[in-house]
Amino acid sequence: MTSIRTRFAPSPTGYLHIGGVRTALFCRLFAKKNHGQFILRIDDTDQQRNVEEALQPILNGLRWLGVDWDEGPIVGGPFVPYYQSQRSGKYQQAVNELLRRGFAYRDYSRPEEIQAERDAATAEKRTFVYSRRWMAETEEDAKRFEQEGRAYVVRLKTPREGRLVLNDHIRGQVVFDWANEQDHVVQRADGSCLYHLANVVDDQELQITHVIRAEEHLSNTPRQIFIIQSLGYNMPEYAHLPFVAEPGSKTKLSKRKLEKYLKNRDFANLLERGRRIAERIGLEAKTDEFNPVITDFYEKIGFLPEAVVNYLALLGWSLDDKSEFFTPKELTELFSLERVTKAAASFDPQKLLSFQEKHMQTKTTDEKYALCLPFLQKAKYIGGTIDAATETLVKKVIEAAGDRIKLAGDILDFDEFFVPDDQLNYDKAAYEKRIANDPTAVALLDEFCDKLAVHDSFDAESLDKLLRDFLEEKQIKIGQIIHALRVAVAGKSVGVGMFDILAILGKEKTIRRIKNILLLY
RNA sequence: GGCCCUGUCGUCUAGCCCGGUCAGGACAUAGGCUUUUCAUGCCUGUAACACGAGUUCAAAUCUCGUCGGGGUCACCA
Repeated sequence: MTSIRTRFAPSPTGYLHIGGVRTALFCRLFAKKNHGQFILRIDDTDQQRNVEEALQPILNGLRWLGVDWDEGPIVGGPFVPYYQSQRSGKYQQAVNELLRRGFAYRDYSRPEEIQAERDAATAEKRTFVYSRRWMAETEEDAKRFEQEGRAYVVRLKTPREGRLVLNDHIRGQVVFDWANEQDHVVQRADGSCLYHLANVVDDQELQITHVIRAEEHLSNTPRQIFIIQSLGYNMPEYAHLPFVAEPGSKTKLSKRKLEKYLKNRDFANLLERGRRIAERIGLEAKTDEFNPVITDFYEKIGFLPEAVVNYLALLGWSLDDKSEFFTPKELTELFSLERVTKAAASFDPQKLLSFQEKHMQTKTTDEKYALCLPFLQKAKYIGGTIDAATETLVKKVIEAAGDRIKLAGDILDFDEFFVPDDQLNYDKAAYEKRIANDPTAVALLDEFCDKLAVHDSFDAESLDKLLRDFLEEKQIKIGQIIHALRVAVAGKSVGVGMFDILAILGKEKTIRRIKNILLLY
């Protein structure tokens, strides 16, 4: 039995669409589940420039998500080159063969003549079928047309009767009438070949057994099958995936409709969250490249690739009625085309975030440290070289923050541990409420500060006890002082546990920050 | 418009093939508990078979029709 081979064939567009990456993921999952190969082929054209540059974000995104390819750019393989632009010789051979076998013909019509026929059909409300008036079946025909100053394109000689029955792995049986198919052009007048032909030829050459692609290609399938059959190629299996739709709609997700998606609250929140992180690490977040429709976005702000993969896998596939959390390894063991759904699935930023949280919770402190460190460095909260003390500090913050760090970039929310005391930023509202308008609290803070000054073991537990004793002595409730204390040492009213803050800051910084507040007051 | 695909809570989905469940789970949402804040965690609630016929003792499930949503109709990929 021959090995299962699937492929993902992106155009070098300069970005990796989140829907595209889901298709690539399913291709790879299916191949790996069946111990086959996943191939990456680049569908560029001769005219495209800067292919390498435009390819970079795509390769990078796939690699980041662990959608690694067995053959293709960089890694090579037995069927090099994996670039369509470098394979044109094969296409010319295929066109010649099609012509020779009589499954294609040279067409000498002019574009406006075809258009006129098309318009006429539309006016009469009937399906357009080319009259083949300028079809050259003999050399004499060709000569005559050429004398009229015409040039030819090569068209498929599509059957005008009968039907095609396609057994799609996801759609089931789909029937097309050949009469509805056009005589599609496969080669232009300048000799370059069109996508559908190139696609089929490459799939044959690369021995692709399963064509797994998005639903939008379903109606293109008959013409491709016609080429396959005409050339006597091996027929691949087909699986047309539902596409990833806009949040709250069934329309295909598109990079260009960012403005529209921003009206969706969850989508806007996700982007906003990303922008906050991007700004702090000095990343240009204004361009349309910084966009949740593009895979890069998630990498830049500290998503976990396995969380994105988990979410994407569940967007159109399910194992059963309750399992949702999967590692990439589990997915390759459990994936099957049979359980792919048929209807388009809307992209839901909140559910993605929820997967991110769940996956982040499985990470150890050391793992989170490795994830968060680059963000702290880019934001210049810590230097490029890390000494032991800094590493300890960051790890303590990560442990104290716990589940509050959902994205690696969220570490930047805990800037109070990394800035010098005199640069601590005080949240205005919190300062007003807890310090400026609460003299009682400030007075208590002053008193408690004296206790801290003579307290030597600065661990969370003993600090907790110290405060409790203070409360008892003063006969007050914890709320009467703790909010002021939090704002004094952290500058904000939200964050990690109070005693963790004090312990991490240490005696010296804690007291200095309280004194700063008392001075300000 | 033609052709093709598709329709279960707001969202992702299980169930459909092989009729019988209070139509299940997750995210979101509402309320509660835990609590020094925020977050986590735990408990509870609200919420769906697009519509109409038919078959049947019984329909989300089978049949027909209607309506809705989407894709595609290039000398783009």
